[in-house]
Amino acid sequence: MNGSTPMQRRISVRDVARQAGVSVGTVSRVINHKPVSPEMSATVNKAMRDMGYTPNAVAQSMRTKTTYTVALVVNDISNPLFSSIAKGAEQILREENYSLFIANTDNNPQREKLIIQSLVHRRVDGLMIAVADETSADTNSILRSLDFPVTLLDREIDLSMDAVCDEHAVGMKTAVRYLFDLGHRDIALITGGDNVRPGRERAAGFREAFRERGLAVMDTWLRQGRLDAPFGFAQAREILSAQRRPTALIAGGNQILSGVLRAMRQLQFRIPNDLSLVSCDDIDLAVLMNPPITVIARDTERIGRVAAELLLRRMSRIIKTDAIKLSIPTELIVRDSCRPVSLPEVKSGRIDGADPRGAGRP
Amino acid sequence: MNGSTPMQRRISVRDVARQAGVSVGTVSRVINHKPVSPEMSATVNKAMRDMGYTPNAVAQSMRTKTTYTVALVVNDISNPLFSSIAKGAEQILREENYSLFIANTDNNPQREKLIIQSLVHRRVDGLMIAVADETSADTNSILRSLDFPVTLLDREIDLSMDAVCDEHAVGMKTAVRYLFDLGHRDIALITGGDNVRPGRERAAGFREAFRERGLAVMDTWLRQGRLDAPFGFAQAREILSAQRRPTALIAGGNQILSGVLRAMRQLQFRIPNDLSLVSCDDIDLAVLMNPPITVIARDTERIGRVAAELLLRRMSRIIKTDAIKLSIPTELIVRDSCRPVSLPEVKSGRIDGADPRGAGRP
DNA sequence: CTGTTAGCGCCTTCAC
DNA sequence: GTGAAGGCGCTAACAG
Repeated sequence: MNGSTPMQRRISVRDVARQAGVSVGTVSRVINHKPVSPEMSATVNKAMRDMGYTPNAVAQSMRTKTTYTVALVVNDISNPLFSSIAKGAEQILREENYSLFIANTDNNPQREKLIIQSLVHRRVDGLMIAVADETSADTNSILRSLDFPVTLLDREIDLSMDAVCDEHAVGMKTAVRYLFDLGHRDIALITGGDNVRPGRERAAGFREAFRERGLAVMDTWLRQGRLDAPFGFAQAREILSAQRRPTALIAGGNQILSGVLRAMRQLQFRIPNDLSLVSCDDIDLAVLMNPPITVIARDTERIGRVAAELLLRRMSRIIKTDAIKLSIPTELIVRDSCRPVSLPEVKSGRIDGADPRGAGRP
Repeated sequence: MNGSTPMQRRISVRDVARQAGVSVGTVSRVINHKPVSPEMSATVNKAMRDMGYTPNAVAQSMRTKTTYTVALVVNDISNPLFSSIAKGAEQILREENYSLFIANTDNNPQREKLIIQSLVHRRVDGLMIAVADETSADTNSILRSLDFPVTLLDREIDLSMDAVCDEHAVGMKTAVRYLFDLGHRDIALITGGDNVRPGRERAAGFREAFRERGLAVMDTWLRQGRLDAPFGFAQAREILSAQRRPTALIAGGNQILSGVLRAMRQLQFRIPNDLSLVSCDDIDLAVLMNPPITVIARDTERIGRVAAELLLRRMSRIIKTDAIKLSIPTELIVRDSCRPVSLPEVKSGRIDGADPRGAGRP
């Protein structure tokens, strides 16, 4: 019964019209809830139900030039961050009868390009995308040339584009301050490169926090590269194997956390005794780890919902405004992965409530 | 520039034909790689490129009655299991120029029904679905009435339907045997209900393993309900708060693990000293937990790939066979979450290498 | 309010 | 090989 010819001969408005003894126009009006006399409406609805009629969305799209379809394009949908976003977005979109395409770029600009082209081919009404590289001129020009609305997910490529971004810099600053207050001075951060907003902002927030206190960041402890687990692993290994080691480490991304934890296990670092740890995103892993990990959290499903709402507004042409930038706040959730630490010796007679134990790892 | 009228007047085959000085038929043939003289092909391709022409997939679908579109319908795309499946499926589908819709049912049969209806409205070419409840007559009849191929994801509702299923029973048996061999006899399992294959099969495998050894399962320790974290939490709490407690617990689902871990933390049970733990699915959480958790693993991305391939074959009408059932094997990955335990006293003089320490928790 | 009609953009016979 | 014409199912004018 499956695998038969594609889309068997189905019932059309014409069939319904004949059955109901009305014109196709009337059937169409009933379908689209346009003014129709009650009795007509009843007859037509009955006919539709009796015949098992379902309007053909393809034909509707053909006529109306609207597909009620939106795409979500991300690096990797199996990243819990993106799958949460997908969930939030789908929820909002479905309420408005939109359907959601998803596609993975694998952080490959070539694939990303192909995917976008397939979306214009399909005539989607809108796009939510976390581009792989904000500095790619190619991607940017393609994006700008699209004739449907685009919402950037935590990316900034251009003033003319809607975006929903997270306050990574603020979050990072809060986290670093928190570590400062615990007495940490030797703090490392592993995060994405400057070509992608989360990495850029986290690094910026990190630097700013140090500046605020008049401290200098150790360049060897600020590692920017990619937001994936292998990068987190490699960098954590390096940092933790060096002669001089930080007392605290911030995993600047949920995938990076996974790499960091692997490295820590391998090198037998214990949390928080040997190293205080802060991560980003309140995923299961962070919550259930032993000890539970302090994180810079954000409501990831909400990102999806907000992005979908923004896109919806834009698609409905209610807003003709210039680009809208929306912010998602972050929140530091303090758990048990950071321990207080004595302050390093200072030359000038600064006052600090240091405990007698030395900093760093024995 | 965004939010303008939907799909601006775009270039059509006619425009290209005029520009290239050929007929629309020829343009169409070029697009579809039908036999065309080389020079014609060149001229047309140039015209298309010059004009920035992209075929309209909606119109193509209208004519060909094929949308090159497939849907993945699951309970919750943010479940790492399903997002992995989505990833695998999307990868395969894209190679064949199919696009993937996703939708969440939230385990709500009502929503599930609405979603399926929206898919027939959209005229998708195929569907991959993990139905919320295999016993729902409503869902089943809807599914059977569809005129496009359906692939069930780890569900069995009917002989006539393609499916890719995991060998949960085998996996569970292996796990229980492993625990038996460690000396455990008091083993609990928390998993989904019988109305959904993973729960049913895991429970069956569990029972079978006991039967194999001529042991009786303690009914109070076989908890079947839902595959979500709250259920896992509630059941684990109950089991672990009771007077008599198991020495080992199997979390029969990745979400259940999360609930179980929460309960264990709350009750201050340590792994594996106070309780040996086995879980399902090799997610980050299990790997990185301290200690790392022994799991019944399966290649989740592969499930998606296999399901997509099966659907593709079915859609291409190459196979007219009756329903195809594909199996995904499971593998027990032994880590450090289970400890050996002395055997309980036995009446008859059975030989067992018991160690002197008593079973259970102090 | 309701019926009639002309396409939306494309593919696919059918003649040539 | 190529051009001309019909129609997929629907909506949006336009008359009535």
